[in-house]
Amino acid sequence: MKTQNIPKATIKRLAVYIQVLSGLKRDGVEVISSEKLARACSVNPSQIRKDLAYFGEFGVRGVGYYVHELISSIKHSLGVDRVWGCALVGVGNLGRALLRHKEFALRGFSIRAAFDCDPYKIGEIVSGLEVVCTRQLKGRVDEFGLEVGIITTPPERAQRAANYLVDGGIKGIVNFAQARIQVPKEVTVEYVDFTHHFYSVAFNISSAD
Amino acid sequence: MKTQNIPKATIKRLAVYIQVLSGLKRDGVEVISSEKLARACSVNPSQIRKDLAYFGEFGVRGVGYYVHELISSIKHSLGVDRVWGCALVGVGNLGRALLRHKEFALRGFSIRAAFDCDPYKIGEIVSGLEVVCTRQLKGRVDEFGLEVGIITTPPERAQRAANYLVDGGIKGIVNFAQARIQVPKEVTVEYVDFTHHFYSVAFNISSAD
DNA sequence: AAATGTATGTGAAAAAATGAACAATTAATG
DNA sequence: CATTAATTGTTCATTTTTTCACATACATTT
Repeated sequence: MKTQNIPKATIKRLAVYIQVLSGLKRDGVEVISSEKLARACSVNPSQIRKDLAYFGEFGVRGVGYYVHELISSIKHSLGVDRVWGCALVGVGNLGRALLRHKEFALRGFSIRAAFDCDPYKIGEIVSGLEVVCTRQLKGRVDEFGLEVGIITTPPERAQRAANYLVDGGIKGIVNFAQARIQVPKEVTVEYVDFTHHFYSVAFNISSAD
Repeated sequence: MKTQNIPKATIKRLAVYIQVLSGLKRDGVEVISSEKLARACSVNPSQIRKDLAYFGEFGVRGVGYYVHELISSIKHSLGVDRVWGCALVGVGNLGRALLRHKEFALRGFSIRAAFDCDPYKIGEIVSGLEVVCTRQLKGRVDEFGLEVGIITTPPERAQRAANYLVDGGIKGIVNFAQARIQVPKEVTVEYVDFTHHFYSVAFNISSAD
């Protein structure tokens, strides 16, 4: 095990491993080798072993990895073996969809508060959660245990949403808005952009001879 | 300009450039240097110039890049300067959200058909589109000009959805389902997984000292 | 308990991506 | 029309990431 700075690509792959391992577990598979797991994930077997080596030794030589145990180990390594409280800012179409999306809670990301600056939306109940004025955000961070911010505003309001989150002491933001945001360097921002995937597919189709 | 195989990371960044450049254009900026654009995108200026160099020479030395022109050039390079017809398979919560999401059409990805295998959903109208039995997919590919598949099924049905798309002659798939799929190598698959971004944020917060 | 087969963990090599540096080119200025 | 200032396109060095190869370790069999 090494305490280097871990590549972002590794984190991304670990998420894939969890996904595939969870599927294997559903199918009753108890042990798997890096080679078979690699095939299912479309990566190189060494890659998997190396990725895991950043965090510890989880396998048994000559045997492989115990599926259930490995899932737990990876989740623990990533810090997702607990529930994270999330604050959503921007109750538009996308925001509503995320509030209703059950998958997040299942994976340990519990949306506990929804904020919007539109007076017509404030007070509305979406998926059992009351929409609150964004100005109230700071005051609810501790009360609701909000740790991660989710921005689902239109692009022009993304920066303001980010400011509210940062001001509230939030240290991690997942930004679904179509805009870059500026935050202090101690705050982590992840940009979610579906269109990039579409562009990638379009490019690949286009450039196939 | 070089005709090498272009890194996936470059494609991803090009999408970011388009996003930021579009914002600049909205704000009336006509010319921008790689340095300023780089700052807005949180990347290195050389990186931008290098990424663009894969596709041509779009700048003017001593001046910079003409914003509007650069957007067009990048879009053309990616093959997204036209409309792509899309088929969505799986009309659940996420599928419905995507069908209602106007952003896709704005960016050139027009969802022209929605498929599901659930008899209760077939015939339903979602966002002006009738839900059709997935078996009908192949027959509608040509008629509707379907080129890109979007999978929004539960994980256990993702592979079947992929099979229908591949069988229909679709060459590019954007997979929102929580499962890996197997397709012939001439078919491009992009996996969309929000949770990866959440994991990344959780990991960063956790490992911050 | 020795031998055998298997699959991990890791160090070294190869490949790829990034960043710095600079020559080339343009516009503006005197 | 030469000079200056600015900024691109591109080469080269550096860093990072990926892949290979093998010693190490475990389980099973004889």
